[in-house]
Amino acid sequence: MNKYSSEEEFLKHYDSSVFEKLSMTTDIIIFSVSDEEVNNYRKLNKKYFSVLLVKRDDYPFKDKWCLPGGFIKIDEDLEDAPKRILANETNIHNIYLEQLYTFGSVNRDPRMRIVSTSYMALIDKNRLKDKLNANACWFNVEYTEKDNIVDVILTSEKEILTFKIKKVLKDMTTDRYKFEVLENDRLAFDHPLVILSGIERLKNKIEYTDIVFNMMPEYFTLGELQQVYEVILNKKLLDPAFRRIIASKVEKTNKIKTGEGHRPSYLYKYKNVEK
Amino acid sequence: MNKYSSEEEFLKHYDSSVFEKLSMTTDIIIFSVSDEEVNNYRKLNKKYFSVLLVKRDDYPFKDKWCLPGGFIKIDEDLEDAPKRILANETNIHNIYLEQLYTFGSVNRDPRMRIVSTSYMALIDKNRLKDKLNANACWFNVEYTEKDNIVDVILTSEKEILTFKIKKVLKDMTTDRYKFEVLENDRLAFDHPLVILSGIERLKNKIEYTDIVFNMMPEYFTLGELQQVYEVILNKKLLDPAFRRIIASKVEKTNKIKTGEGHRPSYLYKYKNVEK
DNA sequence: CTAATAGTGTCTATTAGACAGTATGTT
DNA sequence: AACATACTGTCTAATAGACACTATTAG
Repeated sequence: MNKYSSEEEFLKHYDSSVFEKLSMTTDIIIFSVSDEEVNNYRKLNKKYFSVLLVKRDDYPFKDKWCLPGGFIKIDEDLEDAPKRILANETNIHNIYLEQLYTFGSVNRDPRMRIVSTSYMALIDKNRLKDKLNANACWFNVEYTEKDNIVDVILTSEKEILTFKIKKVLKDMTTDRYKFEVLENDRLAFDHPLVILSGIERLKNKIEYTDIVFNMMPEYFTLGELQQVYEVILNKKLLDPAFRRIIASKVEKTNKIKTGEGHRPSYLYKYKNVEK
Repeated sequence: MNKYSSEEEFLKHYDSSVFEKLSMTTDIIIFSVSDEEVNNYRKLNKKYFSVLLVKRDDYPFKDKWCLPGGFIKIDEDLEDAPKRILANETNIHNIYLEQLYTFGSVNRDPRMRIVSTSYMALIDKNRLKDKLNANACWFNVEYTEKDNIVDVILTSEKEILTFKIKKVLKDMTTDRYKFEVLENDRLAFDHPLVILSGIERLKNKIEYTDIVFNMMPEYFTLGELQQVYEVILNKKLLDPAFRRIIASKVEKTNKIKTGEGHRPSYLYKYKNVEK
């Protein structure tokens, strides 16, 4: 050992093949919010939060659905890969993106050893009207949890995908539940795990950060904002409490949303307060 | 495309070399708690939280300090690598471990493209008396933050390492501050970033989880526990408030710690309550 | 006795939960 | 007028912050 006299010397002779190399990919879970028309002129549209999936038209997992993703290039920073793919998939830039988790089981890909770093992106769907690639599709997300078993239902206009995951009780040596996929209809790879991780991250962070506003249009009513909180947190909130909490984060405008079959509502916009 | 008739057929002919492969490593930030003797028989020992560093005796970064780590093997699950290294470094098993973040800048390693997934481990130092490898050493951690610049001081019996990181203001497209290393004395790689990420994770999670208890011995006084909270959160806490909050998580025993030059204190142990 | 920490009581300020009530559009 | 939502007032419960006080040991 220490047969080199300097760092330069060492690097010049470094044999990078000592350890067998592997491939890395990135998977991006893109969340947004969607409305569903309700056939009652008085009622508000029902809000969902939704996730963008892509139909695979190649092996492996041909004809199954998966998260947008792709390989990390050898000369590309890790976080530039999801940015590239996101821009490619949606044709827009400046999308909120945060790293989620790195999945690296040996057999998670049937082709070869692939480690994948997942990212979560949040976007206002209206920003990309007609800019979506043909093989991509939004799915509404609904989930229920009982006895540590999570049922997730993904619904698009044409298809319904479901999966079921058991959150195995964590022991003292780790922070995470061990996720065990019990059922998985037509999702590729370990993407049910990624989707559930994303849902839980979003659910947690919505309470102590301002990330929701990345999914909202510039102007919105407090009722709409509350609906978004409710579908993500999966529970009803009380109006006064919600308004109290949100008050410091939004700014009332003089715009008014009318024509809804009931009392009109002021439009608000996000107020970025550096605390 | 679609030249294969089945998944099996496709996999048989799959050429895994289409994308240039890369290497992956893992870095583990191991936190613990240490006392420093105070030369006043009445006073309590001063508590620090501390991190385990390893002196490099090979290139690259020869003679600098780094986090314990190593390469991910091609046939090893991602999270098994830090477990293996941890067991190797400390000679004990069952250590709390959670994934921190995956760092993947193109030039973070001078040898070649290496992506590294960092983990945070928490341990009670007393569990590994005399079991440490010779090249490893505990450093006490102290930090100050002002105007988004964090100064970190790492102190061992023989050495003092310091680094300074600027947290560049986040924009709306990401959750993380961009960390910019302003000064770095003798730490290898991008490990100042990893250490700061670890400190911030620990600081956050100590408030809403029970992870501290992974750093505590089986029996401890509430004063000691409070000291640990204080050094990690970097601020004084009020006794009554602290005891209120912690009350549901600990169990009073009939053991008493005496001989301290002041009123003796009951020993408590962690009470794991499934809520 | 003294210094130092252990541990408790209580007042106040702030925040969260609950519910009832009023306001105002469209059909 | 009826309905559905918008928006507010207020009471109560729970929680957090602050400070003062008592208790108990070694030296």
